[in-house]
Amino acid sequence: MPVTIRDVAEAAGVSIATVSRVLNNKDHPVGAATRRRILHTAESLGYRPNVAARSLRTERSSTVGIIADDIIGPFATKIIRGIQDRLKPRGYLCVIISADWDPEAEREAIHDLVSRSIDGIIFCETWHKAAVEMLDVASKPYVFVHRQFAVPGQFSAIPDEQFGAQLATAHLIRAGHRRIGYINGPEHFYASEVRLQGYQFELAKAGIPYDPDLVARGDWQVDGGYAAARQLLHAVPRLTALFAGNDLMAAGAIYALRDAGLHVPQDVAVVGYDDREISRIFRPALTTVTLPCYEMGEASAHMLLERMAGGSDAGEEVKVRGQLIVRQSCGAA
Amino acid sequence: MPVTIRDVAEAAGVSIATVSRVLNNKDHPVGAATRRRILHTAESLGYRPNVAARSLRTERSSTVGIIADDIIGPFATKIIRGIQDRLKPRGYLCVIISADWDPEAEREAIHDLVSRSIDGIIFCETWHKAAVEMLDVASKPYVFVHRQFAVPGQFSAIPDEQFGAQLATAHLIRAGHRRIGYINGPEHFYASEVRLQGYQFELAKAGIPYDPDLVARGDWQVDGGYAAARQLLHAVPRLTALFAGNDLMAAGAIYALRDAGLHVPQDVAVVGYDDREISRIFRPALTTVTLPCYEMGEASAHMLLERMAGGSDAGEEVKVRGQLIVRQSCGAA
DNA sequence: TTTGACAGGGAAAACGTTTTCCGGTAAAGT
DNA sequence: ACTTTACCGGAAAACGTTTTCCCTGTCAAA
Repeated sequence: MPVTIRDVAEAAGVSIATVSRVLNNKDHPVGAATRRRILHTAESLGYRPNVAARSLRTERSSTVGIIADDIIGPFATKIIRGIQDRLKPRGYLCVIISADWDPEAEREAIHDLVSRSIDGIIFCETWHKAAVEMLDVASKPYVFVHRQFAVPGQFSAIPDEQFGAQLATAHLIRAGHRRIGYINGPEHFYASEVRLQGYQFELAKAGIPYDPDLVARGDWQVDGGYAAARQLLHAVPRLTALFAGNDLMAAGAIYALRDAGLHVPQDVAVVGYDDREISRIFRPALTTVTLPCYEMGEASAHMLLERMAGGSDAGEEVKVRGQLIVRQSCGAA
Repeated sequence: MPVTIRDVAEAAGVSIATVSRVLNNKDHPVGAATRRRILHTAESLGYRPNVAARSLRTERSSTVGIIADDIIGPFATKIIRGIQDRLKPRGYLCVIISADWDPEAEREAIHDLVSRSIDGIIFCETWHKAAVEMLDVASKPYVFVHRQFAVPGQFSAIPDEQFGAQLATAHLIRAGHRRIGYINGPEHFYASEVRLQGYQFELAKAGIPYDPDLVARGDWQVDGGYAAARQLLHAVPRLTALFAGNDLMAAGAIYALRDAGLHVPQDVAVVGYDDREISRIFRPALTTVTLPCYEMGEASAHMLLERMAGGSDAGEEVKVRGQLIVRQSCGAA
């Protein structure tokens, strides 16, 4: 029922080889007249190449796989959207698989993708050594996004966490604050430590001595932010600003401040991180630093395209910068 | 490099035809001994059938397409996750395309999918007549999810909006409220009207006369909820409860109540709809009705599986029921 | 004994491409 | 006037499956 390359060839009075050459514009020369004729008949017949047949022959499918642990979740979809928007104009479609933090599922996913002769894989916020090794043997290109590696050599697009933390801290300093608390994320999170470094860096730059009493740990959640803010308030009652490691903890912190009879931003300025949806809805609307998910997705797609085109094998770590979104909670709007 | 069916055949000392028959367990009889032998060698060789080759021959690919207008957005990902979880155990992978409310992009997406010989398509929260007609001619099965049709005959999984609204309203009535405001969504939204019907239905059931002054329109957003609540407060100052058409408007309504010096839930009880993330984070945490996205995804996947298996052609509209999540804003926790 | 019927298996076609050869023709170089 | 070269195009192989058609026994029914 669908129109094949043979139909086009017959209608144009040429061989299928010529049609194929024209449609994929190979370097093999084809007369201008026949080329036009073929292009025209292909168009008018509505010819669409059968991707399965093409894949069978060429080992490539114009399809890339995205493996994420869970496509639900605040960041994954935005990342994926960035990937798609970058890949689609190049003719690639994406098959997306959730692996649920299960290494075995991830291996299975890779198998499924390879058996579909996909052209590359993007690991979205996930990584398992054994799984990736399979790809090396299958010699399929792959890149990571929103995943930090201790050793260089991997292709990975990650946010510039330190820069973001500097943005937030600098903004508070610029507004005149000097006793600025920081609510960190849990230990062993890359984002936790690097955001702390950004905070410290900017403090030092402004000549404000670092006070460990002004740093507390949360759990990325609202309740953790609440508890951390209470702790900070207890240790340094006169703090005037709070930088929370993410928006959820910022919300929790504001609840804690409120329960302590303090007003935000009049008494204490608060800045969050991530620019989650809540930061727009919240009252006061949260000043925050964006986690550039979409852009990271784009960056990773770009890297994959280069690798698929046979670019350099030297892994590179692309850091994407977010920006400060000034709303109400910092008192500077 | 990858192991083919031919390798398995040679290793097992049979023809490729027999291998294929065993691996796809066709009804063509094969001796128990050879069957075991083939199974074993295929396993030990790590044979994975080449999906492209199979598709070329069989016109099917164990892949389904999902077309959504935007995978970012509060509901789409959950729906997709439900679809995937239902489809994966059956061996299907999903390629997901964003069409951005552009009919032309949707047509293009369908082309791309069909040329990849996908086995079926799920339209996620979208529908364009011209696009779908293409599928009829390609005779590919398709279903819809979270999309309401005025005429029957389409396969579609949708939420039971009336039931959900009844749940919310009944809960407020049960708590003793009689002057219950309703903040509706914009006109011409199926969800708006049907949720209103559920509200009215439950009122009537309790013998509470319907008062149009207790119904206002919002725009699904926080600000619209705020304005609508102000309007209701003005018209019926003594209302004791508010049912908002979604969580965002519920949040806006609470802001309005607060600005009017009222406490939630002590003075006015509030119930939302959708169970967005904000409803957990908000203070007071929002009592709300879940929009059963994941389950709708599952239901649509189930329908697609049936259609792909050649089930009945009589379209059916599956209504999936959400549930009431009681938190703090209704005062009944 | 003959005749099916059926179990068990193989050879080969077919799916729709891409790509490697190869064969012409015409223009250009000796 | 001959080779060389470039240009244009076709025939056919190959990719890895599935599936149709066929063959050979074996066994039970007639």
